[in-house]
Amino acid sequence: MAGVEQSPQTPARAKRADARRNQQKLLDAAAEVFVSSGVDAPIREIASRAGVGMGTIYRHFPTRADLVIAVFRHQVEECAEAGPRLLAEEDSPFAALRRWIGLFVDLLVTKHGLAEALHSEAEGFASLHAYFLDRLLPVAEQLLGAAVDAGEVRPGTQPYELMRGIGNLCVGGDTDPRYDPRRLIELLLRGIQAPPAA
Amino acid sequence: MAGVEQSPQTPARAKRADARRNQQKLLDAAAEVFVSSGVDAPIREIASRAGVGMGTIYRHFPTRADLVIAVFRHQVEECAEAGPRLLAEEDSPFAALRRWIGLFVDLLVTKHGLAEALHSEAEGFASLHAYFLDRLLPVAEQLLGAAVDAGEVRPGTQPYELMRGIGNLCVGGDTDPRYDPRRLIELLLRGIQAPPAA
DNA sequence: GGGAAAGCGGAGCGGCGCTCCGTTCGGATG
DNA sequence: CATCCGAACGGAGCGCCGCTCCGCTTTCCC
Repeated sequence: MAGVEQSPQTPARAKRADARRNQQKLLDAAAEVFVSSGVDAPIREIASRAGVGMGTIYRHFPTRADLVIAVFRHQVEECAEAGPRLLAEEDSPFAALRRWIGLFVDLLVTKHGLAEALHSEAEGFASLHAYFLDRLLPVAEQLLGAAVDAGEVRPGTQPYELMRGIGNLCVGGDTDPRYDPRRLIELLLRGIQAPPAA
Repeated sequence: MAGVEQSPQTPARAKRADARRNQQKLLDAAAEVFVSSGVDAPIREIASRAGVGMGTIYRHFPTRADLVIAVFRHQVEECAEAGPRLLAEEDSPFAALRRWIGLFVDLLVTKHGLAEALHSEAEGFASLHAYFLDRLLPVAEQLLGAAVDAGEVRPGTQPYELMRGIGNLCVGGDTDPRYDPRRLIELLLRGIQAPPAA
């Protein structure tokens, strides 16, 4: 989906300079607006903050999800790459899983409204969901599989369901002081742990 | 909020007959539309399905949440009343808690988009959240307290947080076949159970 | 320098929530 | 039954938003 990388000697015509500049301006503006007004801020606001027209924003990012993905791509990549590393560093697969989930939760909770957007069924957000899934589900599967193999987690636990559930729990985690998703996720992790013996 | 009951001999002027009829038509229409188009269907659609103007719908139900509350009031009441009954019927407080949560989940999942609406921060839905809380949180506190007293649940579990978390887990539970909130909630319940001994 | 193609921008359309006010109608009164 | 008045009605209208479309500008290759 919408790759941004370009190899130096591609025969394909390189993107024009102004287009590249505008794309960057849009990414910066969107990042600012997402913080101040959430990920479903009016498109017009982002466009005007970037000093471009609405046509431009839609040309670079056909759906809102494309823009959100582009803005958070770095963080998602970091999170995905942290998975295998934690598996190697930590004492046990379960400890690695727990810490990785912590990173995932930080990502969702820190970004105003990201968790909400991830689950809203509203049209264009579908591909946002898909991107997170494509990138992070394999990592979750790896970590969870290792923890199951080590006998630390009850077999039969569905990675997709777990990830989605954790994402759901993060909704509203940055607004209500009485609600801390991390505590519940810790409880959920207790729930998937295998009983000590048999 | 917005009581509908009226005592027979109230000195206050009784509501006009057509007003009462329209209110009922609106409730019926809203119930139908909520099923087919979700709880955030266009107001115009509900109004026209009921055969009334938009002014009428706003007069009877000033915010969308008021309408949603009115439509689901019966089910919420039933759920609330089931709490103490289950506590008396079931073998243990924890079993009662589990079954009651099952009822709560059914309520959220069966009604298309109710769970989503409950957590959307969008303006008028705040009072929907408040209503559910007012009515159901005390019940949850009672059940949870009993389970803690019986030594079945770890002390320190926050009723509000648990309820909200369960509500969050229900989001999307009626659309994605790979995601069944009930399984995760079962795991969460395992997580709050007290360790067998100390 | 010149011209084609890539890129730009914003007017405009349709859909929505919500308000406001001229019109209608129910029902108490004599 | 005729009268009246305030409760209730309804929908035109406003502002906001997402998204498209097309005439204009800029870039860049020769």
